[in-house]
Amino acid sequence: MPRESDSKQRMIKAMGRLMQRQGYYATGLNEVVSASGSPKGSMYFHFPGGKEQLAAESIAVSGARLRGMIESIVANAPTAADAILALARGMAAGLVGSNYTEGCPIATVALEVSSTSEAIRTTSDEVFRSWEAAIAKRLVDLGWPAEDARSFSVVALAALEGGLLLSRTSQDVTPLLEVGKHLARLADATRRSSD
Amino acid sequence: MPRESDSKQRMIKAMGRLMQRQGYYATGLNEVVSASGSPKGSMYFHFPGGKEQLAAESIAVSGARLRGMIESIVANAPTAADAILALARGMAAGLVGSNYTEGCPIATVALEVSSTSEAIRTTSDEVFRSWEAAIAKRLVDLGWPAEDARSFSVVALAALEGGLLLSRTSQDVTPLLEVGKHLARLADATRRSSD
Amino acid sequence: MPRESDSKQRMIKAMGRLMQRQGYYATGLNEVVSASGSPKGSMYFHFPGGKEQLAAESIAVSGARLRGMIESIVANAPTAADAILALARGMAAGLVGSNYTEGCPIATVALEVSSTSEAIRTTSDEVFRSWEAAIAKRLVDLGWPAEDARSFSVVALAALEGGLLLSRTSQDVTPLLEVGKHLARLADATRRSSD
Amino acid sequence: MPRESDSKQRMIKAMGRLMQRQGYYATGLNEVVSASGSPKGSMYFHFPGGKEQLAAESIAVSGARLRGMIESIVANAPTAADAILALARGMAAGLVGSNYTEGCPIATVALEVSSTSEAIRTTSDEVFRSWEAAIAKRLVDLGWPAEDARSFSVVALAALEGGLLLSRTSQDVTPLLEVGKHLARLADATRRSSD
DNA sequence: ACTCGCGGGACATCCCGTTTAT
DNA sequence: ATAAACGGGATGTCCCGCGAGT
Repeated sequence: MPRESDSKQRMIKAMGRLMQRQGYYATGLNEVVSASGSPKGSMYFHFPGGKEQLAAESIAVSGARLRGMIESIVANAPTAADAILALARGMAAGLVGSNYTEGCPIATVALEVSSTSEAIRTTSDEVFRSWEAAIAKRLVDLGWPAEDARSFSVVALAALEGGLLLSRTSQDVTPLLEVGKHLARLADATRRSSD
Repeated sequence: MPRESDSKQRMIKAMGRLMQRQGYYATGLNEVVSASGSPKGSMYFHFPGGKEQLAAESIAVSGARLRGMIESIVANAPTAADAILALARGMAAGLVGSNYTEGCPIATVALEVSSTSEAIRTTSDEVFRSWEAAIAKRLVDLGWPAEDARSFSVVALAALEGGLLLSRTSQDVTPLLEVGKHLARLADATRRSSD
Repeated sequence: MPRESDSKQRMIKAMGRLMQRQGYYATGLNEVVSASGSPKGSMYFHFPGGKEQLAAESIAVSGARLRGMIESIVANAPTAADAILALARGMAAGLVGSNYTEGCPIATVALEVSSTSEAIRTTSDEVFRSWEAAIAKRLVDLGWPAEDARSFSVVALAALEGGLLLSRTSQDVTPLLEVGKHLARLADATRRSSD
Repeated sequence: MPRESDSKQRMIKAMGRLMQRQGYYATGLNEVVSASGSPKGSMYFHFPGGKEQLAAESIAVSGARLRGMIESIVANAPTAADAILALARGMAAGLVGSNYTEGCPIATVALEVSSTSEAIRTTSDEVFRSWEAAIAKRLVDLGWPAEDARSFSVVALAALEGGLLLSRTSQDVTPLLEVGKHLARLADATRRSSD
């Protein structure tokens, strides 16, 4: 009984996966339970805050996982332009690989409950900022001034998220790729101007 | 009283307004009915396709309304950079004016049902493309080559949508404004390079 | 406008057909309207009594049609036993011909609304009695005493209806055929005893 | 209070009682819930298959109860003819005792959903066969050849079911009693011929 | 640490009947 | 006679959250 079971982690994973595809409201707790294989009775033992808490924790976990991926992608890019391009290509690959069912794991939920759940809104915000920070840090490492890096990473994240939205809706990665291309050019221009 | 009423239009309007704030699943049909003041019994008469059809028509109407706003904003801007800035500022104004409850009327729903409802996904796609086209047309009028205009307008729309997402989640218009600023610079750079 | 249209008749026919397969409650008025191709607006013009009236008239029409069929079948049978056998075989043929979807056009509805609608119950009762009378009349014509004929025809109708129920439920005409066989033997026995 | 309650059984009982009087479609789940006093929330827990599953289980339970009654009635009859007469009289008593509102607990539903629900159709079929078997077994015990017993019991059940239908529709037990009388004579005739 | 069952409310669907006007 | 629209109620489904018990 005192054995730390992994059902809690499995529920978080399942919730995250389902929310990425369907969002918050379309994902039922029963669905999560059966997808995770965890006992339903444990739900409110592990998450006394109910669905909202489970969603918030899932978002935090998904966010951390993605931040890791972002860090490793940008770390392997020699320039800012390459980093952005690699990011856009990675997202595009994820999109087509899932047949356009898996976009950003956070965006849908963030928009859905933005005005409803402070807990989820706050968590989503922190995740977005952590992604920005990961990009900005690499730019600084590449020699960008801190303020330029911060400002550009916000725009880059926004454009990539928007590209994901447009590509998912049109079932065509062109928008995302186009975003990568222009963002790379913008990075070059920005870099030059700050020299 | 029967014969030629405007209750259908009122339902579409109410659905659109509610979806902009809450998305698709959080918006109940009862809510739509009571918000519109229309009789519930007529719902199934006007929209035999149910909630999905109502949502699709609402998206088309909201999309057309916004396209009009976009057109008038860009028409009054003397340069591409000004146009983008005006767009970003307009969106930011709408966001703070609604206390961060009203972002893009389409994005949330598009993400929620992207994999579930072809009808809504297709309609959303058409709306997004019409917005792109409105921006691109103005760029062409300003002397841009058609291909540059098309490509840039996709990126601009993506970045603005992403900025809206980030700003709404952080309850702070900074991201959106930052997007406007960088996009304006990118517009100038693009314009110069195509001269 | 004064033209006697046939939409009323078409509605009655459609209602009868649908009730034979699905019963009263599973048959929606919209279904009847679309199946009959008649204008929906005429429904309450032709049947001010609503669904109940339409059902009652449909039952009367179906009942009359079937009484005609019963009369012609028994008229062609040389003996009571032959008549019963022919009836059972005819019903069995109808059952398999419709893939066990069309049994007695009256029985389901009679059972469903027996305690709810006096109008339909009464109409159904009259139909059943007319079928009994059709059989009894032929028996009298074949020389049976009136009382024997009446009594036997009640039993015959009951057994055939029950056979229809059992055959439809088991999707196998055996019960109905067995009923025919035993009823024929009973007819012979009855006849002999009354000689 | 959770753990091991009898609310499932109460729902089954209530559903069975209501279907006997009104059939399947006229019986609402709310009605069942309020009649049984069981919590509505448990409905979906006990019967994940919904109304259809509840109906099928109710039919099985009603069918088993009636089979018991049939067995005890025929067990107390010294001859086949007596058994059939007792059965007919018992059914007639039930009919008048309920003011012609309670006929066969299965027949109405079997006819209503015969073409719609395989689960219910199959269950009904099994119930009817179990009743036949109960009668046939007694006949065999009384010395009838197996095949004669089987064949006659099918006809007896059919005739009794049909008699129930006719008596309920006419609100007069005469048809049912007449069926009993003739069936008893048929039993005697059959018995004699197989000696 | 986990489970079964309770509890009731909300959802989208779709029904039947009516009204007003052509 | 037909049509468009109203009107609201009832259906079955299914949801999320919580007890009492093991």
